[in-house]
Amino acid sequence: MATKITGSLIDEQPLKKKVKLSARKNDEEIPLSKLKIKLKNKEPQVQKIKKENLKDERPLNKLLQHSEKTPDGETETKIESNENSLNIKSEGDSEESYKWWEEGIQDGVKKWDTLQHNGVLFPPPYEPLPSNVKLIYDGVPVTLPLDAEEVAGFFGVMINTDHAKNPVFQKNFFADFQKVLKKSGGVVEPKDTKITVFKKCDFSKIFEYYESKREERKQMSRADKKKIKDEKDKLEEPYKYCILDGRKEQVGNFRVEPPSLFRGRGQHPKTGCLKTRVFPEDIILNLGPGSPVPEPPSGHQWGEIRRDNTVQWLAMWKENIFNSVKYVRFAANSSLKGISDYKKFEKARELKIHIDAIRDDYKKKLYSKVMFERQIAVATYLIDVFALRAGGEKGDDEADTVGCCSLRYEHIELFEPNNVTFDFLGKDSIRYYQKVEVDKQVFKSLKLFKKSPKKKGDQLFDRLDPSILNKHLQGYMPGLTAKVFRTYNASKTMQDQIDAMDIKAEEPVQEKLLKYNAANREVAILCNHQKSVSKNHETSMQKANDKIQELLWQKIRLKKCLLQLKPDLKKIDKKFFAEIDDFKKEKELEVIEKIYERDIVKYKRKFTSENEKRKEKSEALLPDEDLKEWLESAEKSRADLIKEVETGADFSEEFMKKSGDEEKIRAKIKKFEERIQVAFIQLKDRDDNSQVSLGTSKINYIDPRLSVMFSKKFGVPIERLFTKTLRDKFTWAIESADETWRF
DNA sequence: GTCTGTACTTAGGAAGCAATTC
DNA sequence: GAATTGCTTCCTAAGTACAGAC
Repeated sequence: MATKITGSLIDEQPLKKKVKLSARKNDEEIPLSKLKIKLKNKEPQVQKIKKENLKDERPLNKLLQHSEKTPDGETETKIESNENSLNIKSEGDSEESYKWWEEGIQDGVKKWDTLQHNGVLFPPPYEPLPSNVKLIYDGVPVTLPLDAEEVAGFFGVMINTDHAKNPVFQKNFFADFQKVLKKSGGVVEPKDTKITVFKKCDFSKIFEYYESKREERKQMSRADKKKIKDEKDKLEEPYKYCILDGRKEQVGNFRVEPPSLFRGRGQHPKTGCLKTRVFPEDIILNLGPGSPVPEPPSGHQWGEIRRDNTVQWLAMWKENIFNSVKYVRFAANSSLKGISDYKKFEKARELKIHIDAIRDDYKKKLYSKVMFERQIAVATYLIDVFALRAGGEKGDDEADTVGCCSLRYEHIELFEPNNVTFDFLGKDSIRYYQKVEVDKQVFKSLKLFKKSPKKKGDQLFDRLDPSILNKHLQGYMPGLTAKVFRTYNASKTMQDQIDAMDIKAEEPVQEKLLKYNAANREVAILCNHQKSVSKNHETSMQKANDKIQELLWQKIRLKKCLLQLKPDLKKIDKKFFAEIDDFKKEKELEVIEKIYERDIVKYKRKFTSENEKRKEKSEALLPDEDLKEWLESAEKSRADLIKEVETGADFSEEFMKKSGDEEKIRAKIKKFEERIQVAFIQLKDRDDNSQVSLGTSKINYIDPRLSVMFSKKFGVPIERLFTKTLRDKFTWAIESADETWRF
């Protein structure tokens, strides 16, 4: 094993050498939370029975199990069966009352003892197009075999999207379409038509057909929509729940993914490929020992029945594009998911104890003469400070995205003395672009990692991959991996933000929320959670701004009105009336103009829609004079307001009467002030959030107990921080943290 | 040590829905 | 009551992590 010297560094060989870890065993006590949660180390009782007989001897409808409150208050679960499926009823809401966080957590390989469920819900079969709707090829309508027609439909329905305009998407779609067409016997009519050129395909009729169907659905009456929804709910009901260790728990994605065209993100080489239909024969069901096997759809068989209680999935199948596995799992509010989540955050809290030592160690190793150690140190630094992901190697059939270990020469630019620009596509092809200042020794090292003969396309960390890095990290702390740093730093950031908050009890909840969101935003920015700016963001901002101006103007008007009533007030309270002069005449005219424009649009729209209604009912239409009258009234009101401004507020008797006495006017002014404040807050929040996605960090990275603590400490209802789904997912946190809880 | 397969978490966009505005 | 808008949920893609085979 030759050791080269590069610069002043000992250069062992890239990625091939043994890794000597600075083994630092967990010599510290780990104080888990003050919760009643204990980690029980249970002996694994793994029972795996694979490839069992697909037919179950016991018919489903023979199985009857009942759930009743036992004398000591325990709930037993009731399983009844109707003709088709297990009827999972849980009397006494056992799924809600099971508080695993008060019970002590099992920490073995075994995930459960018993598991019963009804399998998966398949997508409906393909519904053929009406005979008059066809793909047009080279100007001629063609009849396709149903399998090919379905694939043409997948493309046809989306011709107005960016995907369908993407040449890679088109190429992949067309190749798969041709395969299906060939396999299903080729064009039916005109018989000898060969579909060979994508550009000659005209999908517009198919598109129009699906658009009309969509419109039809939209136009459906409320009652019809409800009927359809109820039918759908009824169909899904048996699959929504399972029985896990005797308790009713929700299943997450019980629907088998329907066939479609693969929509890869970013520049994905496989985008547009056909994702084929999944059949029962493709599906492996995972059930508890002795649990009855759900009936497969008639004429079909399940691919396999497995009884593996070391895993958390209920069903799986392999998809055709990457041959990767898709799983049906428990829902986010299930006990198993909750326990995983809890463990994740506790692991991140454990890092708190080790972080100082880890930082000391990697700072020291930044000076190591051994290239491998130096790379480990820099990578750990980047993961810790900039919350980069681990960055696993990717294949040619995937989008070219990177994380820390897979960063390449071209992804960083160095500027003396110690500035670095990161520019690369991360997960989901989201751009990571940051100009940052780094530790001087990190800068030196990065320069070294880029040193010739390294060139564009070469790995920056040529001695590392996530597995090597994680092995090293586990020397610091058991179970420490790159992703733990993201959770740790995200939650730590949130804790620090909350600590630094200056919130007064009497502040409006809306303002407290704004501060919470601002803290959440810090975390999201750290994790680079982005979203695309919605198309109408700018107009919506403009609108909100106009609204605020109008409210301000109305407030000013009331103040003027107050002065007209009691002119002496101006001398008594100069400050109160000062803003009258701040709101300039031009601004007032602008507001008046906006109101006028809005009224015009409103009246015109009202006139059109009213007449459309009348037309439908065959009633006499409104005469044009009506519209004219309305428009004139808008013009008159504009003229009056302009006059009011020009003459320096001489309010009509009618207006003065309507405004009421001093007390009333003051009350109205106060109301306007409140409305303006709220509108301002909301506008700012919305604008700040336009490109940052807060949800991802709230769902995955910020310890939910921090939000619960915030809620209790500052008196903000938890409903304002967590949606219903999130409250279900984080019940364990809501019920276990108080206002003193700390990450 | 490397490759592959499996199992799990994390992610943004689309679709659905409810609140708000007109 | 309809249209619009913004928030929530759903969907499934895209990551991380690690065990086991070679």
